[in-house]
Amino acid sequence: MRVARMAPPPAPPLMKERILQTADRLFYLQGIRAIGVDTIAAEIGISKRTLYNHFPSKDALIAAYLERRRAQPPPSAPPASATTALEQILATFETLERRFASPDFRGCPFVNAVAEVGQEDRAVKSIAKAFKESRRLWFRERLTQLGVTEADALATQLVLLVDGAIAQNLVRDDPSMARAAKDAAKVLLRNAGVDVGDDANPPTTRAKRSPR
Amino acid sequence: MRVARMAPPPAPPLMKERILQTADRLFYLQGIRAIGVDTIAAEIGISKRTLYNHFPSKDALIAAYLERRRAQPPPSAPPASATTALEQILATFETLERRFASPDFRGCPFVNAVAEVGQEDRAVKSIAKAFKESRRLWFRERLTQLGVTEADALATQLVLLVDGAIAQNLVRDDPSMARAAKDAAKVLLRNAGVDVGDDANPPTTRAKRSPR
DNA sequence: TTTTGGTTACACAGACCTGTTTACTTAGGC
DNA sequence: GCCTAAGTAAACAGGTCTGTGTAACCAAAA
Repeated sequence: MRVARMAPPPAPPLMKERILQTADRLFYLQGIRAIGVDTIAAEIGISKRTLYNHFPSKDALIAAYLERRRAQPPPSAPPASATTALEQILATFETLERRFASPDFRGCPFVNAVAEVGQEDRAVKSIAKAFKESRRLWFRERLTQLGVTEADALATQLVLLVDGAIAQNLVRDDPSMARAAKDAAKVLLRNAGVDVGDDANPPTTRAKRSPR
Repeated sequence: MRVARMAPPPAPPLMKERILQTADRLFYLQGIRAIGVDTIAAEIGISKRTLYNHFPSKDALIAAYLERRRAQPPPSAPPASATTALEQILATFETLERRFASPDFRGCPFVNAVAEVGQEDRAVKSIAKAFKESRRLWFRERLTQLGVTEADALATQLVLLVDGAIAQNLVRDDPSMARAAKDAAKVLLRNAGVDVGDDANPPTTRAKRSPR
């Protein structure tokens, strides 16, 4: 655990990041209200006083935790794969399924945070809102690239599917929810004129054989 | 507020229900962890001891709160209207939009409860799971009535849209999320062969004009 | 060497939490 | 008139929480 020693930035910037990393893990996995600042400090091996030297209050730490998550790029951008806009969109749902399968998945940290403290902590709701909108715009950009005229409306529907899958998986522990969302997304995309490939696996097949 | 006085059931059943009603309101609006048993007792005007005579612990009260909500019928069954299966399905999304507009809407109580205490309270997760599955089956029944062959898969997709709209509305305070979900549901229904009426308002119009 | 800045250890305040205990009251049933 | 059941008030136990105050420490910079 040897750390490089220079002049001004020896430990200070590292310490703040270490606190945030630990807070991130504990807040996300166990809940914001379930974790006290003592627990975070003890986990790192620092005194509570040091933690309060870096963050003026627990609320500030919570906001920093969410802000740090918000600033991270969407997880659906693997290095070289998923090149086309359509592939990127569909890769989102595949990434989702992979994350659902992890025992560390605990739902959307922003939705959870709003559910936990969103009524009394305005900053939390504000950051969560910004995050959700950024994801919606991420979809919209790619839909526009695909030539979808109503990209805005469709982007909204896609984020509904994503958040629905996350919520359902949170209570049901069923990663297949991601596949259901992906299948629904394909139908919506096809309906918008996007060629999503072979119709070999339509999520819901015809029934009742309407006119046609 | 005169109550009939017999032998065994004079006030006891009323008291329990009063406690549950108050707990429901406070738990849902402010959060399970945010409300203490003192607050609930004080709100009703009873002593904390009386509350503990009816529920052995706060966890038991939480479970009873969720169980009571679970036992309530789906809100999408108005008296005489919404007769056909399709109308009932679509009415679900309209009811959703109406509830989004209320200042008392705070998301799905079951998802919130799991997010708040689902890691440490197994009963909560179990009840939430049962609730989600019952709603899915509610959709599936009606889809089967409509002759949809893959009713199971489509029912899952519809609950994804419902939960997605709830989650998005929770953080964005945008009731139009319910309309977006309804529009997406219509596309999925039409894709499954259900006649959802005029194509006058397709949620997402063609674009890019693929092969055809 | 002296200063300085971040850190530690530790106690503490003040609040809130769940759950229990004790002693008192009230009111109906026998 | 007595018994029982239920409720009340209020204190309390034992714990956790956020946030602060204080004195000592340690290592690097001057």
